[in-house]
Amino acid sequence: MTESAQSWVLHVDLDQFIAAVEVLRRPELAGKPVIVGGRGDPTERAVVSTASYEARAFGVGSGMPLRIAARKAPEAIILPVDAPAYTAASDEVMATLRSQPGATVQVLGWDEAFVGVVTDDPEAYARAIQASVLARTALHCSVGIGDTLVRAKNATDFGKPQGTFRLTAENWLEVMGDRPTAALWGVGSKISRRLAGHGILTVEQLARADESVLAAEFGPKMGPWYRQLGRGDGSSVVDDTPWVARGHGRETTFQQDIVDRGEIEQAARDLAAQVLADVVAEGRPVVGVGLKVRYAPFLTKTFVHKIPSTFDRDTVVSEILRLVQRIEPDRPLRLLGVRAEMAMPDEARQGHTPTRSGW
DNA sequence: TCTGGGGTCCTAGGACCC
DNA sequence: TCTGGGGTCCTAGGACCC
Repeated sequence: MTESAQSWVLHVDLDQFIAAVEVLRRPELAGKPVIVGGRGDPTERAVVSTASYEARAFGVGSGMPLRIAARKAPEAIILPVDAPAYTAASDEVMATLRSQPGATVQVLGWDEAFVGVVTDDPEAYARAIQASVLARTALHCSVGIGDTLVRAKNATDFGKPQGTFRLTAENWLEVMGDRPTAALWGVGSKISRRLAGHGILTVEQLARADESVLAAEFGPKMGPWYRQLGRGDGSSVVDDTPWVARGHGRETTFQQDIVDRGEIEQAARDLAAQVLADVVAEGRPVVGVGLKVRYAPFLTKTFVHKIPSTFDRDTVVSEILRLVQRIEPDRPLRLLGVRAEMAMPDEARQGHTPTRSGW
Protein backbone atom coordinates (compact mmCIF):
# COMPACT_ATOMS: atom_id res chain seq x y z
CA MET A 1 0.00 0.00 0.00
CA THR A 2 2.18 2.86 -1.23
CA GLU A 3 1.08 6.46 -1.35
CA SER A 4 1.97 8.76 -4.19
CA ALA A 5 4.33 11.62 -3.58
CA GLN A 6 2.68 14.73 -2.24
CA SER A 7 3.53 17.87 -0.36
CA TRP A 8 3.82 17.53 3.42
CA VAL A 9 4.44 19.84 6.34
CA LEU A 10 6.64 18.50 9.13
CA HIS A 11 6.94 20.24 12.47
CA VAL A 12 10.22 19.42 14.18
CA ASP A 13 10.37 20.10 17.92
CA LEU A 14 13.42 19.35 20.08
CA ASP A 15 12.61 17.43 23.26
CA GLN A 16 13.24 19.44 26.48
CA PHE A 17 15.73 21.41 24.38
CA ILE A 18 17.34 23.73 26.92
CA ALA A 19 17.63 21.08 29.60
CA ALA A 20 19.00 18.64 27.00
CA VAL A 21 21.73 21.08 25.95
CA GLU A 22 22.75 21.53 29.58
CA VAL A 23 22.86 17.78 30.17
CA LEU A 24 25.05 17.32 27.09
CA ARG A 25 27.81 19.43 28.57
CA ARG A 26 27.36 18.02 32.07
CA PRO A 27 26.76 14.30 31.52
CA GLU A 28 26.57 13.73 35.27
CA LEU A 29 23.15 15.45 35.18
CA ALA A 30 21.63 12.78 32.93
CA GLY A 31 18.57 11.21 34.50
CA LYS A 32 18.33 13.88 37.20
CA PRO A 33 15.73 16.60 37.67
CA VAL A 34 17.19 19.71 35.99
CA ILE A 35 15.58 23.13 35.96
CA VAL A 36 16.89 26.05 33.88
CA GLY A 37 15.73 29.56 34.66
CA GLY A 38 16.81 33.12 35.39
CA ARG A 39 20.25 33.35 36.93
CA GLY A 40 19.85 29.95 38.53
CA ASP A 41 19.01 31.45 41.92
CA PRO A 42 15.61 30.31 43.21
CA THR A 43 15.46 33.18 45.71
CA GLU A 44 15.29 35.70 42.84
CA ARG A 45 12.30 36.85 40.82
CA ALA A 46 12.54 34.60 37.78
CA VAL A 47 10.67 31.79 36.04
CA VAL A 48 11.46 28.33 34.67
CA SER A 49 12.59 28.29 31.05
CA THR A 50 12.69 24.51 30.72
CA ALA A 51 12.52 21.55 33.08
CA SER A 52 13.85 18.06 32.29
CA TYR A 53 11.33 15.23 32.20
CA GLU A 54 12.60 14.12 35.62
CA ALA A 55 11.81 17.58 37.03
CA ARG A 56 8.42 17.66 35.32
CA ALA A 57 7.51 14.55 37.29
CA PHE A 58 7.52 16.83 40.36
CA GLY A 59 5.00 19.13 38.72
CA VAL A 60 7.54 21.68 37.52
CA GLY A 61 6.81 23.35 34.19
CA SER A 62 7.82 26.25 31.95
CA GLY A 63 6.71 29.67 33.12
CA MET A 64 6.47 28.64 36.75
CA PRO A 65 8.15 30.96 39.26
CA LEU A 66 11.57 29.56 40.09
CA ARG A 67 10.84 29.87 43.78
CA ILE A 68 7.83 27.58 43.47
CA ALA A 69 9.69 25.15 41.25
CA ALA A 70 12.47 24.82 43.82
CA ARG A 71 9.88 24.08 46.49
CA LYS A 72 8.20 21.39 44.40
CA ALA A 73 11.45 19.70 43.40
CA PRO A 74 13.90 20.27 46.27
CA GLU A 75 16.40 17.80 44.81
CA ALA A 76 16.50 19.50 41.42
CA ILE A 77 19.64 21.06 40.00
CA ILE A 78 18.86 24.66 39.07
CA LEU A 79 20.95 26.23 36.32
CA PRO A 80 21.12 29.76 34.87
CA VAL A 81 19.91 30.48 31.34
CA ASP A 82 22.83 30.50 28.87
CA ALA A 83 21.34 31.94 25.70
CA PRO A 84 24.51 31.82 23.53
CA ALA A 85 24.86 28.08 24.18
CA TYR A 86 21.27 27.44 23.07
CA THR A 87 21.66 29.64 20.00
CA ALA A 88 24.74 27.68 18.96
CA ALA A 89 22.99 24.34 19.44
CA SER A 90 19.91 25.63 17.62
CA ASP A 91 21.99 26.79 14.66
CA GLU A 92 23.41 23.30 14.26
CA VAL A 93 19.98 21.71 14.40
CA MET A 94 18.61 24.12 11.77
CA ALA A 95 21.62 23.53 9.50
CA THR A 96 20.94 19.81 9.78
CA LEU A 97 17.32 20.33 8.76
CA ARG A 98 18.35 22.47 5.77
CA SER A 99 20.70 19.72 4.62
CA GLN A 100 17.84 17.22 4.25
CA PRO A 101 17.06 16.45 0.61
CA GLY A 102 14.32 18.69 -0.78
CA ALA A 103 13.66 20.43 2.54
CA THR A 104 12.30 23.97 2.90
CA VAL A 105 12.91 25.14 6.45
CA GLN A 106 10.99 27.81 8.40
CA VAL A 107 12.48 28.45 11.84
CA LEU A 108 9.96 29.21 14.58
CA GLY A 109 12.22 29.51 17.58
CA TRP A 110 15.29 28.06 19.25
CA ASP A 111 13.87 24.58 19.34
CA GLU A 112 11.35 24.21 16.55
CA ALA A 113 10.89 24.57 12.81
CA PHE A 114 8.58 23.66 9.97
CA VAL A 115 10.01 21.53 7.19
CA GLY A 116 8.21 21.41 3.86
CA VAL A 117 8.89 18.45 1.57
CA VAL A 118 7.40 16.43 -1.26
CA THR A 119 7.54 12.73 -0.42
CA ASP A 120 5.51 9.53 -0.60
CA ASP A 121 6.54 8.50 2.91
CA PRO A 122 6.56 11.39 5.39
CA GLU A 123 7.12 9.06 8.36
CA ALA A 124 10.31 7.72 6.84
CA TYR A 125 11.42 11.29 6.08
CA ALA A 126 10.66 12.27 9.69
CA ARG A 127 12.70 9.38 11.05
CA ALA A 128 15.58 10.36 8.79
CA ILE A 129 15.42 13.87 10.24
CA GLN A 130 15.47 12.49 13.77
CA ALA A 131 18.45 10.28 12.99
CA SER A 132 20.39 13.14 11.35
CA VAL A 133 19.72 15.56 14.19
CA LEU A 134 20.72 12.94 16.76
CA ALA A 135 23.89 12.03 14.88
CA ARG A 136 24.99 15.61 14.45
CA THR A 137 23.89 17.21 17.75
CA ALA A 138 23.10 14.32 20.13
CA LEU A 139 19.67 15.90 20.62
CA HIS A 140 16.33 14.11 20.34
CA CYS A 141 13.32 15.58 18.59
CA SER A 142 9.69 14.81 17.89
CA VAL A 143 8.09 15.34 14.50
CA GLY A 144 4.49 16.24 13.71
CA ILE A 145 3.32 15.48 10.17
CA GLY A 146 0.42 17.33 8.60
CA ASP A 147 -1.28 18.53 5.45
CA THR A 148 -1.36 22.08 6.88
CA LEU A 149 0.95 24.04 9.18
CA VAL A 150 -1.62 23.99 11.96
CA ARG A 151 -2.17 20.23 11.77
CA ALA A 152 1.57 19.51 11.72
CA LYS A 153 2.13 21.77 14.71
CA ASN A 154 -0.64 20.15 16.73
CA ALA A 155 0.49 16.66 15.73
CA THR A 156 3.85 17.05 17.44
CA ASP A 157 2.41 16.77 20.96
CA PHE A 158 1.20 13.25 20.17
CA GLY A 159 4.65 12.24 18.97
CA LYS A 160 6.53 13.31 22.09
CA PRO A 161 9.05 12.23 23.04
CA GLN A 162 11.22 11.05 20.16
CA GLY A 163 8.30 9.93 18.01
CA THR A 164 6.17 11.02 15.06
CA PHE A 165 2.45 11.54 14.57
CA ARG A 166 0.37 12.35 11.50
CA LEU A 167 -2.64 14.67 11.56
CA THR A 168 -4.59 15.38 8.37
CA ALA A 169 -8.09 16.47 7.35
CA GLU A 170 -9.00 12.81 7.61
CA ASN A 171 -8.29 12.26 11.32
CA TRP A 172 -8.23 15.83 12.66
CA LEU A 173 -11.64 15.84 14.34
CA GLU A 174 -11.29 12.25 15.46
CA VAL A 175 -8.06 13.09 17.30
CA MET A 176 -8.56 16.72 18.27
CA GLY A 177 -12.35 17.10 18.32
CA ASP A 178 -12.91 16.45 22.02
CA ARG A 179 -9.91 18.41 23.23
CA PRO A 180 -10.39 21.84 24.84
CA THR A 181 -9.99 24.82 22.54
CA ALA A 182 -6.92 25.92 24.53
CA ALA A 183 -5.07 22.89 23.10
CA LEU A 184 -4.93 24.78 19.81
CA TRP A 185 -1.90 26.78 18.82
CA GLY A 186 -3.02 30.40 19.10
CA VAL A 187 -5.83 29.87 21.60
CA GLY A 188 -4.77 30.69 25.14
CA SER A 189 -6.59 30.96 28.43
CA LYS A 190 -8.30 34.29 27.70
CA ILE A 191 -9.66 33.35 24.28
CA SER A 192 -10.79 29.91 25.44
CA ARG A 193 -12.71 31.57 28.29
CA ARG A 194 -14.45 33.94 25.88
CA LEU A 195 -15.26 31.01 23.60
CA ALA A 196 -16.71 29.14 26.57
CA GLY A 197 -19.00 32.13 27.08
CA HIS A 198 -20.60 31.17 23.76
CA GLY A 199 -20.85 27.51 24.70
CA ILE A 200 -17.76 26.61 22.68
CA LEU A 201 -15.60 24.30 24.79
CA THR A 202 -14.07 21.80 22.38
CA VAL A 203 -12.16 21.92 19.13
CA GLU A 204 -15.09 20.32 17.32
CA GLN A 205 -17.52 22.91 18.66
CA LEU A 206 -15.17 25.64 17.46
CA ALA A 207 -14.91 23.98 14.05
CA ARG A 208 -18.69 24.05 13.72
CA ALA A 209 -19.25 27.45 15.32
CA ASP A 210 -21.24 30.23 13.69
CA GLU A 211 -18.75 32.52 11.99
CA SER A 212 -20.87 35.63 12.55
CA VAL A 213 -20.90 34.96 16.29
CA LEU A 214 -17.13 34.63 16.30
CA ALA A 215 -16.69 37.75 14.17
CA ALA A 216 -18.89 39.73 16.54
CA GLU A 217 -16.88 38.55 19.53
CA PHE A 218 -13.35 38.71 18.15
CA GLY A 219 -13.45 40.98 15.14
CA PRO A 220 -13.62 40.37 11.38
CA LYS A 221 -10.15 38.89 11.14
CA MET A 222 -9.63 36.94 14.34
CA GLY A 223 -13.17 35.51 14.50
CA PRO A 224 -12.96 33.55 11.24
CA TRP A 225 -9.35 32.73 12.00
CA TYR A 226 -10.28 30.94 15.23
CA ARG A 227 -12.83 28.81 13.43
CA GLN A 228 -10.25 27.91 10.83
CA LEU A 229 -7.92 26.89 13.67
CA GLY A 230 -10.65 24.63 15.02
CA ARG A 231 -10.75 22.89 11.66
CA GLY A 232 -6.99 22.65 11.39
CA ASP A 233 -7.28 24.39 8.03
CA GLY A 234 -5.05 27.11 6.66
CA SER A 235 -1.81 27.47 4.82
CA SER A 236 0.39 24.52 3.85
CA VAL A 237 3.20 26.73 2.65
CA VAL A 238 6.48 26.54 4.52
CA ASP A 239 8.13 29.93 4.01
CA ASP A 240 11.91 30.05 4.28
CA THR A 241 12.16 33.81 3.76
CA PRO A 242 14.73 35.04 6.29
CA TRP A 243 13.20 36.62 9.34
CA VAL A 244 13.30 40.42 9.60
CA ALA A 245 12.85 41.76 13.12
CA ARG A 246 10.39 44.65 13.52
CA GLY A 247 12.29 45.96 16.48
CA HIS A 248 14.28 45.15 19.55
CA GLY A 249 13.41 45.51 23.20
CA ARG A 250 14.98 44.89 26.58
CA GLU A 251 13.25 44.69 29.90
CA THR A 252 14.21 44.05 33.48
CA THR A 253 12.30 43.09 36.54
CA PHE A 254 13.71 44.77 39.61
CA GLN A 255 14.47 42.39 42.44
CA GLN A 256 13.04 45.09 44.71
CA ASP A 257 10.42 47.51 43.46
CA ILE A 258 11.85 50.99 42.95
CA VAL A 259 10.45 54.51 43.25
CA ASP A 260 13.46 56.78 42.96
CA ARG A 261 13.34 58.91 39.82
CA GLY A 262 17.08 58.86 39.29
CA GLU A 263 17.24 55.09 39.56
CA ILE A 264 14.42 54.73 37.05
CA GLU A 265 16.11 57.06 34.59
CA GLN A 266 19.39 55.23 34.94
CA ALA A 267 17.67 51.90 34.33
CA ALA A 268 16.04 53.35 31.21
CA ARG A 269 19.39 54.61 29.93
CA ASP A 270 20.99 51.19 30.51
CA LEU A 271 18.19 49.40 28.67
CA ALA A 272 18.30 51.94 25.85
CA ALA A 273 22.02 51.33 25.40
CA GLN A 274 21.44 47.59 25.02
CA VAL A 275 18.57 48.08 22.61
CA LEU A 276 20.65 50.49 20.54
CA ALA A 277 23.47 47.98 20.36
CA ASP A 278 21.06 45.47 18.81
CA VAL A 279 19.68 48.07 16.41
CA VAL A 280 23.09 49.34 15.34
CA ALA A 281 24.14 45.76 14.61
CA GLU A 282 21.36 45.63 12.01
CA GLY A 283 22.13 49.01 10.52
CA ARG A 284 18.48 50.01 10.17
CA PRO A 285 17.09 53.38 11.27
CA VAL A 286 14.85 53.72 14.31
CA VAL A 287 11.31 54.91 13.54
CA GLY A 288 9.64 54.53 16.93
CA VAL A 289 10.26 54.03 20.61
CA GLY A 290 8.29 52.33 23.32
CA LEU A 291 8.27 52.05 27.07
CA LYS A 292 6.68 49.30 29.11
CA VAL A 293 6.21 49.70 32.84
CA ARG A 294 4.78 47.37 35.41
CA TYR A 295 3.69 48.92 38.65
CA ALA A 296 3.60 46.57 41.62
CA PRO A 297 1.95 44.21 41.94
CA PHE A 298 1.02 43.57 38.31
CA LEU A 299 -0.41 46.54 36.42
CA THR A 300 1.25 46.94 33.03
CA LYS A 301 1.22 50.13 30.95
CA THR A 302 2.82 50.83 27.62
CA PHE A 303 3.68 54.10 25.94
CA VAL A 304 4.83 54.25 22.35
CA HIS A 305 5.48 56.93 19.86
CA LYS A 306 6.70 57.29 16.34
CA ILE A 307 9.74 59.39 15.60
CA PRO A 308 11.27 60.64 12.35
CA SER A 309 13.63 58.01 10.97
CA THR A 310 17.02 58.39 12.65
CA PHE A 311 20.37 56.71 13.21
CA ASP A 312 21.29 59.11 16.02
CA ARG A 313 21.64 57.44 19.44
CA ASP A 314 21.21 60.66 21.40
CA THR A 315 17.92 61.35 19.70
CA VAL A 316 16.62 57.87 20.48
CA VAL A 317 17.72 58.10 24.12
CA SER A 318 16.11 61.50 24.61
CA GLU A 319 12.85 60.26 23.07
CA ILE A 320 12.89 57.33 25.48
CA LEU A 321 13.54 59.66 28.41
CA ARG A 322 10.55 61.72 27.33
CA LEU A 323 8.41 58.61 27.73
CA VAL A 324 10.00 58.00 31.14
CA GLN A 325 8.48 61.32 32.26
CA ARG A 326 5.08 59.70 31.95
CA ILE A 327 5.78 57.14 34.65
CA GLU A 328 3.67 57.94 37.69
CA PRO A 329 5.78 59.31 40.51
CA ASP A 330 5.80 57.62 43.92
CA ARG A 331 4.31 54.42 42.53
CA PRO A 332 6.46 51.31 43.15
CA LEU A 333 7.86 50.13 39.83
CA ARG A 334 8.46 46.42 39.29
CA LEU A 335 9.43 46.21 35.62
CA LEU A 336 10.81 48.56 33.02
CA GLY A 337 11.10 47.77 29.32
CA VAL A 338 12.50 49.79 26.44
CA ARG A 339 11.85 49.08 22.78
CA ALA A 340 12.94 50.50 19.45
CA GLU A 341 11.01 49.94 16.24
CA MET A 342 13.06 49.80 13.07
CA ALA A 343 12.22 50.73 9.51
CA MET A 344 11.28 47.65 7.50
CA PRO A 345 13.21 46.89 4.33
CA ASP A 346 11.11 47.22 1.19
CA GLU A 347 10.90 43.55 0.36
CA ALA A 348 9.55 42.80 3.85
CA ARG A 349 6.92 45.48 3.42
CA GLN A 350 5.69 43.74 0.29
CA GLY A 351 4.34 41.00 2.49
CA HIS A 352 7.01 38.36 2.06
CA THR A 353 7.60 38.21 5.77
CA PRO A 354 5.65 35.38 7.31
CA THR A 355 2.93 36.57 9.64
CA ARG A 356 0.47 34.85 11.87
CA SER A 357 -2.46 35.98 9.78
CA GLY A 358 -0.80 34.26 6.84
CA TRP A 359 -1.43 30.85 8.28
C1' DT B 1 2.06 30.62 44.26
C1' DC B 2 3.36 34.66 42.24
C1' DT B 3 4.35 35.45 38.16
C1' DG B 4 11.06 36.56 32.98
C1' DG B 5 12.35 38.22 28.65
C1' DG B 6 12.17 38.21 23.77
C1' DG B 7 9.06 38.82 20.23
C1' DT B 8 4.49 39.31 16.88
C1' DC B 9 -0.13 40.64 15.53
C1' DC B 10 -4.94 42.50 16.11
C1' DT B 11 -8.49 45.80 17.66
C1' DA B 12 -10.63 49.96 19.37
C1' DG B 13 -10.91 54.61 19.44
C1' DG B 14 -9.42 59.30 18.60
C1' DA B 15 -7.49 62.76 15.44
C1' DC B 16 -7.43 64.43 11.18
C1' DC B 17 -8.41 64.95 6.22
C1' DC B 18 -11.35 65.18 2.08
C1' DT C 1 -25.75 75.69 12.22
C1' DC C 2 -25.43 71.06 12.17
C1' DT C 3 -23.69 67.59 10.04
C1' DG C 4 -22.39 62.09 6.39
C1' DG C 5 -19.13 58.85 5.07
C1' DG C 6 -14.77 57.13 3.98
C1' DG C 7 -10.04 56.81 4.62
C1' DT C 8 -5.50 56.91 7.10
C1' DC C 9 -2.47 57.37 10.91
C1' DC C 10 -1.39 56.94 15.66
C1' DT C 11 -1.63 55.23 20.46
C1' DA C 12 -2.93 52.07 24.05
C1' DG C 13 -3.97 47.75 25.32
C1' DG C 14 -4.77 42.82 24.86
C1' DA C 15 -3.50 38.26 23.51
C1' DC C 16 -0.52 34.88 21.97
C1' DC C 17 3.93 32.27 21.19
C1' DC C 18 8.58 30.19 22.67
